[in-house]
Amino acid sequence: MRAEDRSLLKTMPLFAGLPAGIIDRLIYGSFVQNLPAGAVLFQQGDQPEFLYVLLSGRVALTARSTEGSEAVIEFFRRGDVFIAPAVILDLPYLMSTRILDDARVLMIPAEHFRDQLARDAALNAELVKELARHWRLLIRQIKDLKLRTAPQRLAAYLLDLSGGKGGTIKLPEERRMLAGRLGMTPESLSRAFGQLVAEGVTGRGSRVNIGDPTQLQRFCAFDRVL
Amino acid sequence: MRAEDRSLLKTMPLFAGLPAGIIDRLIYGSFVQNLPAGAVLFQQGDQPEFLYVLLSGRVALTARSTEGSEAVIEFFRRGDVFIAPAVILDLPYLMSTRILDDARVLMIPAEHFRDQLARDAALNAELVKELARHWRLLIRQIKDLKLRTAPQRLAAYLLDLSGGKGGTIKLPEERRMLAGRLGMTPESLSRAFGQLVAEGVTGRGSRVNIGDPTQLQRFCAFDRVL
DNA sequence: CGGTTGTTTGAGGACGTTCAAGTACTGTGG
DNA sequence: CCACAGTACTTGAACGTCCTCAAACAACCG
Repeated sequence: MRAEDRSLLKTMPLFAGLPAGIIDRLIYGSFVQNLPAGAVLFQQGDQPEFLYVLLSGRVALTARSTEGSEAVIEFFRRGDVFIAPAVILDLPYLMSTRILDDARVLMIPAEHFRDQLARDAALNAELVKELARHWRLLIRQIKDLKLRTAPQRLAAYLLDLSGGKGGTIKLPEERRMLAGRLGMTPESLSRAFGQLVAEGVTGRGSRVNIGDPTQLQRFCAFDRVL
Repeated sequence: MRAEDRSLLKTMPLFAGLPAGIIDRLIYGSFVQNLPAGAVLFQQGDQPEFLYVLLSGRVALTARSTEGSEAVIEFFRRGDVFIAPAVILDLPYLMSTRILDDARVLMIPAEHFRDQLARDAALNAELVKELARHWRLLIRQIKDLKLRTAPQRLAAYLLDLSGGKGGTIKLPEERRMLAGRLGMTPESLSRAFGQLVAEGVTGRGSRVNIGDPTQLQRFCAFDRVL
């Protein structure tokens, strides 16, 4: 594990509030694995053996139906911890991972993590907050799926990326994957982009420009809350 | 607060593992409120002032789009704690509540709850598990919305209610509300029931009979994991 | 028993998917 | 640097699912 990795850990929301000693104890017995794009870390249904921290690269959590279509539930970036709930409860993963860009992953043995959790109050307190934050992201996604049309979901996603500002942003994901995350097919995503031209959204490839954020916000429909 | 309320608290997943003293301290300063069906506990966007425990009755968490259509995110029953994440983080509610059946609600002041959380390690540990369990329910709902058709979602919901067994079950919610929860209109729910007749589902009103659970399971498509 | 509300049914339409073809990227080897 | 393959993305047409609107029906309650 590199020095930069340790300093990354210290900046992560989950660990930032913890004394260095706890982090050391937590990652005792852990190791770093390098994974190529396309690799699969685990499959839905597997019993959790590790808690994962993404040190670099990109990862998607996906679910597959028996018919074979694949839905993307979430993306993770450098500095994200993922699938803590399965590890905490020692219950099978509900999703599979897919490495999108070559990644370095810190693997913390599940059993060890649960031990530390049982021992350390501060870690628990931070984890509560982490889970609560995450909970809100999932609620937002459910609201999105139930209340918005495909173009509105795209608009909301773009505004999220841009932080509500206008200007040019870079899509972090391939459009194919983005479509899955937004609950539509790549074709529908393409048409959704087409519709957003009327709302001042332009751009090719992974570069997208938001002309008028206020107009786009109005287009999404929804209270400020989101 | 009645004696039966206290014994209810002791049986709740969140509190079952905690010593009685902690529960007493936690509910210090809390009070019980009686609410009629149709009442609204809070609106999305409100700053959280209380953590709620449902002592009796039924409640729905809903979200409204600016156009006025209402989506149901979750139902809660006797013994459920709801919207902990907003209280934990002291961030505005993402949803509104709707009382479905006359309810008695234990209201724990948000500030007090956060204080206890900061003080008590055991409470934190239980809350982590509670949030993790809940997290999995939300993931299941997202998978449902992204991978299943309306009739499949209904079938999965019915199987959930019946615990995977056949036989007659009673729908706990009005069909109108159930439709919202499943992400469809009441009309579509009605037609979905119609389609499930071919899969051995019959019944009128709130009573539904599952003829062949195995067939229904096959109809839902999905791995065992759900 | 009428009024109110919730559920069902039908017809038409919008949104999104599927399937198929065409076009633009990206990276590799000449 | 260009030609080329391979992949991703876009576009078009036809279809299916689900929604909307409207009306009929059923259940509940005073």
